[in-house]
Amino acid sequence: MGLDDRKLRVLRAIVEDYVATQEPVGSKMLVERHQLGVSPATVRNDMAVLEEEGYIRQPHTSAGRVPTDRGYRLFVDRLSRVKPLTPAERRAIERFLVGAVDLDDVVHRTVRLLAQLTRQVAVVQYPSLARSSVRHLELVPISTTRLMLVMIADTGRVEQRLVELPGPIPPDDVIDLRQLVNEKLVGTRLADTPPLVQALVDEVSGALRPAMVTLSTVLLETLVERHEERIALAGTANLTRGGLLDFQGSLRPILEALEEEVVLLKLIGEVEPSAMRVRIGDENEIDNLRATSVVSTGYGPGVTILGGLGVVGPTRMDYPSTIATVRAVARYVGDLLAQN
Amino acid sequence: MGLDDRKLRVLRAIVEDYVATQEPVGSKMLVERHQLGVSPATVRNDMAVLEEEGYIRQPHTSAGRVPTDRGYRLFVDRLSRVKPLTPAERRAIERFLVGAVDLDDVVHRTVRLLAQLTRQVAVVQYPSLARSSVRHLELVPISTTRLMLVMIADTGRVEQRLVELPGPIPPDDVIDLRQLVNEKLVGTRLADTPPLVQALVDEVSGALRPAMVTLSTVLLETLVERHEERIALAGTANLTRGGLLDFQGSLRPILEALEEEVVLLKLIGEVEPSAMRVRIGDENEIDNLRATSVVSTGYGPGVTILGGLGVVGPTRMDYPSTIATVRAVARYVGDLLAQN
DNA sequence: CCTGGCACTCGACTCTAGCGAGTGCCAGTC
DNA sequence: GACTGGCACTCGCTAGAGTCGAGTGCCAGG
Repeated sequence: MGLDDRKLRVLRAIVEDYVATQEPVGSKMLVERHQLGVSPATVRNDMAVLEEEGYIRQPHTSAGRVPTDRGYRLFVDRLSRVKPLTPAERRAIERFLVGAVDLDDVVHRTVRLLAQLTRQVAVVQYPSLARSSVRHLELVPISTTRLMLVMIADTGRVEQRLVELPGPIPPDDVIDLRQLVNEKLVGTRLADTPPLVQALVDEVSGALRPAMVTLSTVLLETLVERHEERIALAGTANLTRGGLLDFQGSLRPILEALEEEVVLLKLIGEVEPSAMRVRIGDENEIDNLRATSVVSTGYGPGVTILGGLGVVGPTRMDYPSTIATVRAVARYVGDLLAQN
Repeated sequence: MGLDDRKLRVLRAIVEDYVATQEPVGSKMLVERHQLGVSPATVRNDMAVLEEEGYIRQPHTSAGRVPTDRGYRLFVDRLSRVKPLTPAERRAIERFLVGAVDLDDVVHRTVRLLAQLTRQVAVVQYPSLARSSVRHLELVPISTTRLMLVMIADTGRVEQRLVELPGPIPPDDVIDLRQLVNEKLVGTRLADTPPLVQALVDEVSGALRPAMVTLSTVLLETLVERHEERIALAGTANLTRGGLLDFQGSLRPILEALEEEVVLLKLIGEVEPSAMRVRIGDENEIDNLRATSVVSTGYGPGVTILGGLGVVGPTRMDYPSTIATVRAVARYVGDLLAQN
């Protein structure tokens, strides 16, 4: 039951018109606005087939057609070409990202930029710790029994954590500890540190040992388990455009989902190397987001992937330009981070 | 034109009922649900006066009355008593905040807790840098011409920033630099650092000077001007409760305002020492928030104030318990930070 | 296989009428 | 003078009826 060429053209026209007008599109409008070279009646027949196949549907008898999730999927996969960015957009990206002074700044600017360009909700993951390497570890004495551990990663991320020592520790020992952990850990990828940390503990004996034991558990906790990923979000106000027609009237579940870091990570974090990922409506595993589409990708210098970024919007979105924008922004950010 | 005691009781009853039911309240309901000891007709006369004075209004002729911003104001100032928290709520606060491992964690937990307890949008400012003191400055060489500057404040905040040096610098010089800046700056409040930084530059001569000049500008920028304040936000999904009746139907302007850090700081940051601040509807300087009320206060150990926190909700909110919750959370957080 | 024609459907909109909560006013009572 | 009961009135809300029109499905003919 193949769809011939014209039927595909019809589907494409329906998607494009619906995205543009936000209203169900009928056969007459369709032949008027696109050069299909056939009569409305013919188009109607095609539409009947498309509907039977599940690509479009009627909101109610005798109204125009609206694409289904499946219809969008086909559109994205086979009927659309990624729209090149306008020079103005390219310039906007460059201007926006130039002048970022540190990682926080880069991430914040990126997420705002993405929200602004796509006019949707933007999500950016900080460079994943697991994929970073240790650049430096610093131990700052807070009191005789407390240290502040600061880890600086090569991606620019800085994580800190308070260490409660089992007993008082002289300043010289702190210096020794610092040197020890730096010697062993600097340069290694965070994902690879656990065995090294273990080895460190085994290696140390004497007065330093108890402190090292506590330090090592904190190291493992901070660097590997907890909190490992961070996320920035922007553009939630964009959910209100389209006046509640999208999202079947309730922003509630979407806002709820967007507040859960875990959910966002699932959304953005599962990166297949440098591929664009488009999840349309029901394809989303997260129930609260079944009414939305998510366009995401990984970013990083060259082919390595440091983290993910993307946007969340109505299924009725302009996929070609959204995809183009997400891709372009990801590239720029990757390049930017490569400079560090 | 004084309001006698009964009129005030009527106003209070109107506010309480309207907050509870979300519907305009009429004279009959009022005498039924509150022991006013008079007839509906009398209450009607009182309501007429209250309306004339601008404390309540009718959405349309022949519907119940609704409090105006002015009415809420009177209610908050003179007619309500702060509701003590339930033991369950106290326990929730303790349980939620115990186990926070660092400042980020404390702030995130606090903001979520506040959103959950008040069922509104919560905003928490990180401890203000201007009110913190320098605990330690660290310089980590990234390359021969680049340093990472890490500043640890006594409030637990950690700020980092990349420093692009004018020329290559030997490792020993980095150590000297580090020692110099730490000697001069550790222990001083950030607000007081600028003259000291200036003095530092003047003091140094020779090979170290150019590096110190760059470093000093970065120090000033990072610590004083830029980025100075950070903010956490949670509970935006709560805006959707009350099904669009609040906020005259559009969340748009509110979501927009909440994304602007500057706006949030204005909201939360202007703390008068340890006082609760309640801004109702039109009293808000920020246009986009004219349809909301903001309850905020400062927090910090003892009487010192490190930052602000608060909630944003519909003018039609339960002021007594919201105020109680915000105050309680602020106290707990203050105590918690005192332990560092 | 495509097309023009035609009957049909059904949501959107308008209009009307009835209901009822709630009011303002007034005359009467304590 | 303050309060009350009674009463006419207002006006938003809802339901039902009627109309309009975009859009469809189907069919017969090219």
